[in-house]
Amino acid sequence: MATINDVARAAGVSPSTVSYVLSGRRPISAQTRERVQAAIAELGFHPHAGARALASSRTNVLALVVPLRVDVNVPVIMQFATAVVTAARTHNHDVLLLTKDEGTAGLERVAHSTMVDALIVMDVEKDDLRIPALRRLKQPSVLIGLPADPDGIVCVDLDFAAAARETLRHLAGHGHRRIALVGPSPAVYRRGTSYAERFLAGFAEESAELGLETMTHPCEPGHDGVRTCLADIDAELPGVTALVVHNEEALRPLLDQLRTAGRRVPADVSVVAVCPRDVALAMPIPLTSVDIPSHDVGGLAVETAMKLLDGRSTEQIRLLPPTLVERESCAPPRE
Amino acid sequence: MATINDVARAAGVSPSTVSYVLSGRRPISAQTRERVQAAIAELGFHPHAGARALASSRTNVLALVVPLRVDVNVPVIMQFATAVVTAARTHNHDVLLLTKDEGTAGLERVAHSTMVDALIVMDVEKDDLRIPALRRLKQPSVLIGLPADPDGIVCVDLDFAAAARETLRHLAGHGHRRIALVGPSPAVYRRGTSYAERFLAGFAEESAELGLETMTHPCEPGHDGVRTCLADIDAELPGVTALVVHNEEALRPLLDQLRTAGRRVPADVSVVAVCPRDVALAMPIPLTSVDIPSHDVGGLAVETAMKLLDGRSTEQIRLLPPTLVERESCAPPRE
DNA sequence: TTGAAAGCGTTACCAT
DNA sequence: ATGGTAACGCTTTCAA
Repeated sequence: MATINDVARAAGVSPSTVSYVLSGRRPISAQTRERVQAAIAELGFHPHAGARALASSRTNVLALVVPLRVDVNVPVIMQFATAVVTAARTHNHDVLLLTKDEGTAGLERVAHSTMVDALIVMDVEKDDLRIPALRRLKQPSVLIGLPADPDGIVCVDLDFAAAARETLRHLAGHGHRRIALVGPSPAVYRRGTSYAERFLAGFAEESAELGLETMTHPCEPGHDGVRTCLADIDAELPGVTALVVHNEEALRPLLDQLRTAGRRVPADVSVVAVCPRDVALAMPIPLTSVDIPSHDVGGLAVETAMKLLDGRSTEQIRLLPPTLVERESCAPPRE
Repeated sequence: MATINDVARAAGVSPSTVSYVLSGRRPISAQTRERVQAAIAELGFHPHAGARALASSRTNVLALVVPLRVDVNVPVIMQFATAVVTAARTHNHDVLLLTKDEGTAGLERVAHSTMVDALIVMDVEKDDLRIPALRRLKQPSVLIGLPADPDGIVCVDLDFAAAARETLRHLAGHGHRRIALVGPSPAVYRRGTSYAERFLAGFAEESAELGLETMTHPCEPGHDGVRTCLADIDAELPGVTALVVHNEEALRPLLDQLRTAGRRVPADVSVVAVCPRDVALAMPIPLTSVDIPSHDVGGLAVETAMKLLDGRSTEQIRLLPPTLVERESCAPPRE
């Protein structure tokens, strides 16, 4: 493998000059630049990442921590991960993939051994034990989600409270007054993944503000969970005309069971989902939904990490405004 | 940050001794080892990854290339990725995540800059352009899949041909004679992802051997695709009693449409799926299926990469035997 | 605009 | 069983 010294010799310049041609950190005459670049091409020179990291204290690698437990949201996580990788590449960075199950130890390992310049952490819980650990690292980190005490750490996410409000306003605008929320599984609430609570809060507020009759109900995974959930809703809020579903996994069985029960969407009951666009589109009826913009959030996370690395300033919490997209699962309630 | 020299000084030994304590590459007296370990703990020493890579020509990082196009199989890919990360960690390696869309350039970039020790490549196509590039790298690589000319590169995968045979034997054992295969989307065949063809080949062979009446039909994504596919099957092979579904995405709509048409599973028609276990279980009826063992394949890929790095010998092609799991979607055909 | 040379923190070879 | 010390390949300060 050719080294920077080989290149320097071939181009008749000093190694530092080659380095500067590569980094652009100081002016180089057009002549020399060309000679150097020719030598680089001819020798097939590629800088050694380890040597660079050692000399510059920069790895050009980002750590991305994904939840391993194949919870509810595999496709979202995957979308997110690819978004992060793609965005990182536009900033000349690579991505080291860590799983959440390594916990604090994993973060400390890659940070202390200087494998990465910054960390991006998904699936953050309300009182996530990893947060105090992240604070202690010399590398900056960006969280996806919103822990109870985000002090000193930058967070990005979809504004789930606003999403809930938007959803209710949309349904109320169509004339709905009795609306039920099918929430994530109890496990999600228990785990304290804050998006669930933020959505709930927005839902409650807007419901009060608009004077709606609403209720909320978590939904266990699987067909039975959905069955129970629907039964409870009918018992507690009879004559409900619209369902807000913030539970990707429940979406399918829920639609199935509505159909089986002879309740047509949207003729008999309207449905608004909170999920990625493609999930909404993959349903038997294209669902009106608030999109979860994994791609944007991922891009924003990387963008933010880059700012931190450059010492540029950043908002500490950045919540993306939701967009509700009308499709075919919403209609005015029947008279 | 403490360096190995700091540790050496604190422990009253030479830096090389500290290094050897860490690597275990030469015998160390219990005494010294303890003193060194104490010093390491006290100073919170963590070896610098870049420095290590520079001195040892080993990064302890594996590259994993995943398809970015959110094709059919997002959950499988995710399962696979987490399996690779988990397995890599047990060998003290980390995983750098690359996306397929970077193509050959991405592979060369991480390999030439010595960011990784080996590469694991998913979603390999029959005449994948990346393969000649991989051959030229000094790092070894392991493919998931089976290209047309795997010469010089190690491949691991599920034995899809055997999976097809197993499936047909199972159905024939139940007394089925007229069986249709619902295959992947035409796009998959076009792309030349070899697993589709291997399954097809096994299906044809075993069908002939058992003297069955079979047909095969690719299946476009979406509800319409499934509808068309089912209609074609009924036209071409009337009285079909069993369906083999090698198309995760089609599974749901297919079951829906059978039910809508009043054909009950398994009373009226048996269904065997080829998909990950959890997908089979998530269906309204737990499906008899040949599991796609992402976890095992991922683990095997890493294991194989480690062998190559250690200079241990390896089979060039390793196809995992399929397991068919009986669940509730298979029964003898109606009289 | 360019060069020289001192690190960066390990490893591994050569000694003892 | 342990120590000394060249590498490893690059960046960056200091000089010119």
